[in-house]
Amino acid sequence: MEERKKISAAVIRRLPRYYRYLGELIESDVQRISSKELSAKMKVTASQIRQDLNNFGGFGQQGYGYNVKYLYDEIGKILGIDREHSMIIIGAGNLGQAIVNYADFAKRGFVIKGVFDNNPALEGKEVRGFKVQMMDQVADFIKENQIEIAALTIPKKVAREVGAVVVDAGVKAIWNFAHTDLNLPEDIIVENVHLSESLMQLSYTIANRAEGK
Amino acid sequence: MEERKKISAAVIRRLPRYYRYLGELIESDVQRISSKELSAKMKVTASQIRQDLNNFGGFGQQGYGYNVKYLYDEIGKILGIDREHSMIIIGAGNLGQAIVNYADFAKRGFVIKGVFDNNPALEGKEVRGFKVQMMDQVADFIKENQIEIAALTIPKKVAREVGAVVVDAGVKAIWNFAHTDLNLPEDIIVENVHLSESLMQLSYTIANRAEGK
DNA sequence: TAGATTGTTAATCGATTAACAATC
DNA sequence: TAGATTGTTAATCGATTAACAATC
Repeated sequence: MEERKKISAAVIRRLPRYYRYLGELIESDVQRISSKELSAKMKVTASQIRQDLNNFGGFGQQGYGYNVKYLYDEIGKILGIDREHSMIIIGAGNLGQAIVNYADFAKRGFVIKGVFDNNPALEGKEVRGFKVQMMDQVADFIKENQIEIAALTIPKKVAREVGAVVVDAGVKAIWNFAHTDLNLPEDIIVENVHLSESLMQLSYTIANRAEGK
Repeated sequence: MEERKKISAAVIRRLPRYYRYLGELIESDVQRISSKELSAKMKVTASQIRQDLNNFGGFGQQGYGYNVKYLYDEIGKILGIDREHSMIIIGAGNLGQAIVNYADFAKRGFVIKGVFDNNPALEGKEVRGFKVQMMDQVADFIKENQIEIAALTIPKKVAREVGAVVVDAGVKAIWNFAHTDLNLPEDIIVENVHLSESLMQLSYTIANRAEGK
């Protein structure tokens, strides 16, 4: 807990991608890699890779490069996926179910503990072994199970209210899929996935790519 | 087609958010807004708002501010959502179904024309009125219906292959939900939604927020 | 007109790239 | 040892913020 230097959002956004590429190298039995080789694969500069990594420490060795498995594990630690994070899903529609069913999250330490919805017709319905619970139980559930993360896969009109409820009950972080900003206290971590905005960015590029290139 | 000045990705990422806030203002019957007021709502600087907008033209009026409806429409045009974009969904799992069922995309001009999967068990299954079609029909379908965008909600191991097929058949853009990079020709537009990376960024912040703040 | 607020230039800040000494 | 490649400093580039003249 020495270094208090602020890591930029741009660096943090790139870390999971490094992690993914290193994971693929491990699967291909590659033991070591230089920043130059990795930069060619990932289409970023070698300089950026080295700068990014050296925000967190010196993981390589001059004349050798980086040990793939070691670097992979270290980035995993930096990302905090070397330990478990308890998570609930609020909103048992298709999107919520997609997340529950996506096994890879568990592999990264994100352990789903429960699934909630406010639709009585869904009560008790099973999603990958989880019985859908009603929203009036969510606060107690969060407290009893020390839930860290709530994924909100719910319509925007209820998102703020639900956000307030889960924060009150003690979640540290919200993974927000609702198409709205939540306006929660500063100490609550919010990661937004705004699909409609992603699609509009795509659309922008289509509309404006008639460039000479 | 005069101005050839390159717009940065940071600006483009912000445009849909401006658009969303302006849409909410319209719903609240707000007619005009200054960059200062908007900056307070959105928690960005007024300077940034004016700079961003002036990349595309002068939409405001000194001493008055911006006409909300006018600015909303103009940003819509910039984003290319003033016209229709034909889209297909490849992968009829929960995530694919979630997208098909999300009506707001249609409201923004993204018109879904078909849903595809390679699982014979799903053939003919209806998702919001669309019969799931098999992958051997996708190339013809793209050509006949002039599909612009293919959303890939499929596992990463088949993503590249499917990406190549739809690009060959003529799509201009891919909305990629598979956890991999696609490595397509430069002129193909790819917008990635990597949910596991989003979750890792969240996890990073949890792990590293023990800051003084 | 006076006040408000834009559009835009200038200043600052931060991120990326380049360069190279350190060192394996 | 010589060659390779890192870690890190310096240079460049770009994005954000501040300032203010133009103007509604």
